[in-house]
Amino acid sequence: MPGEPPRPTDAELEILTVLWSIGPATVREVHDVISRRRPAQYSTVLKFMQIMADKGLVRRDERPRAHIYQAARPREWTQRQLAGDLLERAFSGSARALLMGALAARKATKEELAEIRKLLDEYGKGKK
Amino acid sequence: MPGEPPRPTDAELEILTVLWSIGPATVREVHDVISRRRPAQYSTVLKFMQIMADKGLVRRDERPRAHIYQAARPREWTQRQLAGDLLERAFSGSARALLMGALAARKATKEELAEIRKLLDEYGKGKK
DNA sequence: GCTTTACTAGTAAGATCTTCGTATATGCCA
DNA sequence: TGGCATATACGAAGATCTTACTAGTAAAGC
Repeated sequence: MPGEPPRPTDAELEILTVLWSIGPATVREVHDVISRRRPAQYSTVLKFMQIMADKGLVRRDERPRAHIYQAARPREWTQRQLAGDLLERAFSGSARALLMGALAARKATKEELAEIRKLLDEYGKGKK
Repeated sequence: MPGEPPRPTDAELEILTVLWSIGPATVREVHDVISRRRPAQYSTVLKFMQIMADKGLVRRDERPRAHIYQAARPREWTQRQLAGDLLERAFSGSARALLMGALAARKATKEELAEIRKLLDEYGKGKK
């Protein structure tokens, strides 16, 4: 029985974002992406991915040449966990306050604001 | 020279939320609030608050009888840090995706959706 | 087949986080 | 002023996180 994977740590989340972006991949491929933006040993990335497999954050296909890893949960699922977690712990459940913090941290363009409005329209439609 | 306080850990954030809510307080008062919702030793809370003072997350007034602690930064400032941090690390900077995650995790009422819309109006006004 | 190359697994050190027991200082009051 | 109640400080153990080295193994190439 698998159960829910735990909240990923910072380093684990970085690896998950790579897997979501390039799809199922070997440690080598993940390492290539990460080492392009910061120094990181291959064996460090490998170790993380092994731990993540133990935790159930990634699934691995044990191929003869090199194992293939993929995120155990889709991006949206994990994003929902993370957003929900922070929402409760730091914003007393107020989505408005969370959005305000996000917009204050990173100025949004007019286009993005329009997209958010559209999201609200879609979301409200289901429950009127 | 103080510099920016680091991102609070889970336990530290819990204490900050108490301080934001009740204002400057002694360890005793913070512990009372926390122990009402979960078991926690007084000395554990004390230790956290000492560490937080070292980190610059809280400021303390060393009164003779009992020290008075207060959050070093206002709630909004820290919320902005946390939202911005998660936004970059897990949502590639997309406030829309972050909001979507939050709404998926915790259903919002019609009233809250209206509030969010109002926030967008206010926010957009400044930059049109 | 043998050597080189590339991958996994195991081990471990150091940092940080969480938790708590205990020692020590100090104000308060009888 | 001596003792009690309450505070802070100190020390430390155990869990988790981050990082990296190295040994062993298996595939690929010559």
